[in-house]
Amino acid sequence: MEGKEDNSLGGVKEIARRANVSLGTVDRVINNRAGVAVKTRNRVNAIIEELNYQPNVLARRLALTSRGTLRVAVLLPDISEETEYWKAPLEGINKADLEIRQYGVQVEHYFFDQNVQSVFAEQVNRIMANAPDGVLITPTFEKESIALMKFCKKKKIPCVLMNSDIPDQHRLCYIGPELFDSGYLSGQLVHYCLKEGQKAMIVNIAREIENNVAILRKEDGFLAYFREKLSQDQLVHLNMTDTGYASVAARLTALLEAHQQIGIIYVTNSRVALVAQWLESIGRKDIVLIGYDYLDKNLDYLKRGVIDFLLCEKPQEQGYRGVMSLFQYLIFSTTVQEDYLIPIDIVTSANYRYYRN
Amino acid sequence: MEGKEDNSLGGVKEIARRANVSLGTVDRVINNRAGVAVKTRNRVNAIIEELNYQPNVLARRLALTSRGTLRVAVLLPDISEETEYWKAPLEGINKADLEIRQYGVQVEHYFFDQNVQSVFAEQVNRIMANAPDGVLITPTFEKESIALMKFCKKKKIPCVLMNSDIPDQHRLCYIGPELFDSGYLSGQLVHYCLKEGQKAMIVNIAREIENNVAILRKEDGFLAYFREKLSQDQLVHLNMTDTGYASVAARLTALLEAHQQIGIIYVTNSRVALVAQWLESIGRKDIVLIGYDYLDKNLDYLKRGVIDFLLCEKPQEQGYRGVMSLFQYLIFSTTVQEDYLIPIDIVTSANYRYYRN
DNA sequence: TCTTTTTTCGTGCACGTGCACAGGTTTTTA
DNA sequence: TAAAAACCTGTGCACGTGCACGAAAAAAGA
Repeated sequence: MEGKEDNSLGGVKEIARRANVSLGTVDRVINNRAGVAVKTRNRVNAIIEELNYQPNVLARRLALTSRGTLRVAVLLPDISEETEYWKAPLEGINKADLEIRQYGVQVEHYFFDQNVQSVFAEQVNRIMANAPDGVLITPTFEKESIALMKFCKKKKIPCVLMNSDIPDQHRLCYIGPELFDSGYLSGQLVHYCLKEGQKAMIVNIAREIENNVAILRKEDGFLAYFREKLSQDQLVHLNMTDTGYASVAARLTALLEAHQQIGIIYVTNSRVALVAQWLESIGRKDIVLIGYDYLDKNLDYLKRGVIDFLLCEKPQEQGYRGVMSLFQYLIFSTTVQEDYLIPIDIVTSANYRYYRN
Repeated sequence: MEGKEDNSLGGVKEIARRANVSLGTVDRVINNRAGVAVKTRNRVNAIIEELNYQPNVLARRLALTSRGTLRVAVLLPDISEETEYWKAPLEGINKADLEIRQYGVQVEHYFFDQNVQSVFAEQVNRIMANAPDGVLITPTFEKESIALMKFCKKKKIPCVLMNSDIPDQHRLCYIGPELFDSGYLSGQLVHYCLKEGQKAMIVNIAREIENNVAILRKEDGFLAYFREKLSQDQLVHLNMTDTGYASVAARLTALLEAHQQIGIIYVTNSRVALVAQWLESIGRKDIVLIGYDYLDKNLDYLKRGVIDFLLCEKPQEQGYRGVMSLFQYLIFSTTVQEDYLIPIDIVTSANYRYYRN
């Protein structure tokens, strides 16, 4: 039971005592600061090894409190009725903000309209001008995002990406889902639910489909599953850049007329509620509906059995972890930090009550 | 942008200055200690409210370091080849242990054999004799668990339950799944996958089925779904108290002979691997198989397409949160603490890579 | 050898909180 | 009215670490 020497006891003081030097010297060795003889440094390092010394993070941050606050810039889409999704990451970010504020880290918000690229560029410039200590962004527009990442690299500012990734640039980490497998999983669900002789439909609803990385990746994954396990002619495609309900309903009605065997609809984003509204209006609860995101509107349809499956990627946790990983890095100097691939969760009317967003 | 007054600045010192009292007095008010005039107390409390004061946890724990270490007793089943499941909670517990050790909290382990009630009782007695500062248990045997909970109540020791619950006793919180809905969700999955004219089968494999709260609750939920949405005669029951493979295979073979329309099998615990082994041996990958737990053995079958769905309840997180909630309570005196119902996750071959246990 | 520069090291304060102890004030008792 | 008791409040140290400042020692220059 007793076993090895307990590591937790003895801090800097014990090291100083054993090495027969002062606290200041030990401190210099630990923090790799100059001004200590090589011989002394080695001796102290040996004792640090021997004691398996782990600095007390509480005391460390407490001591640093006097040094002033660190600023973390957060860039994400603003929240409209249409893009309610982004409320969740923001909540996670705010939660983290509250937790780390007293440790001398504060979060600065920058918002942009997902439909206006110039605003995004403008906000990127503002961030660069303000030179924060850390950056968290959702890289909706690739060009400006890369510019910001290059800037961060030069200034040695840690940069975290969220929600979708730009892999080949220099960044601290990516926090978000593996979108291809998200689509692939949808294909699998469709396969399980598909009855004899039925067809499935994939629906993209977004103003800009060709530039939307998220939608494209999910579709890739979905199609990959169909190629592997099903037949292409069991699938009907539909792209809609007009996101108004009337337009959506009209297109869907026409398509259902043409393909009466459709038994399953897969919507590649949170606009699944539009389809649900339409399905309910025409009284076709029997059609299996799969979509995205744990939003109030979607949950309503889920509870009522109109939507059958919601795929969710913990947007709140994404925001929270994004900020916290910067916090970890800045405060505790945690150098090693892998990308964090968020689980792809399946939510139905039977388990939504326990889901943590 | 400036808006309201920033809450983070100013701690006890600022309160003392505004109330025109000393630090000691403020401290007494905050910690509800005696020896301060009612008038003064009210004045200080008002200022605390006004400043929205939040104590600095770093400093708080740092100050308490001198006070000595707290001991947390953990009681859970030991890990055999048959009960590999319990490795995960233990990992979570150990992870928490490492994190909180330097804050002066240490974890003491107590193990028992799930098949031997007397050992459980014995360990409960050992815990009571050692009088720890906190207790975390998996209440496999109800009678002894209640005895321990009563002891804790008398001694004011916080007691956390994990994995399954005993609701009506005095306890700090429960951390685990809502088992009824877990079974209900399985029913729903079966419904989605059931093809025309097929039957489903529910299989319980455990030495003691009638005393196993977890299995019974899941079965309740599953049957509830069938009553609501399907027909009872689409369901075949099977209970097996002999957990050896040969015996399982024999029973299953016989039953499949009798009910050839069986298209889906639901196993109510992690023994689903036994059924998978059998299915693979008879070459019936077409039968949909649903079971429990993110274990290596089960994952193998999942990847190969023998098992189709695994329901998982984050056992590692359960252990982690169990210890951490005690830590929170003991160190930060977080009085309000709800039960934590773990999400019921659906894992398939398409998303298992991203699952966090 | 003495002064100047550089290197190396020790000391003291700060961070925000908990707690023991002592000093002070009011109320009770003799 | 003085002494004793009860009550209230202020002061100082500790927790472990980071950093500034200055002192001591060593090295370089004259």
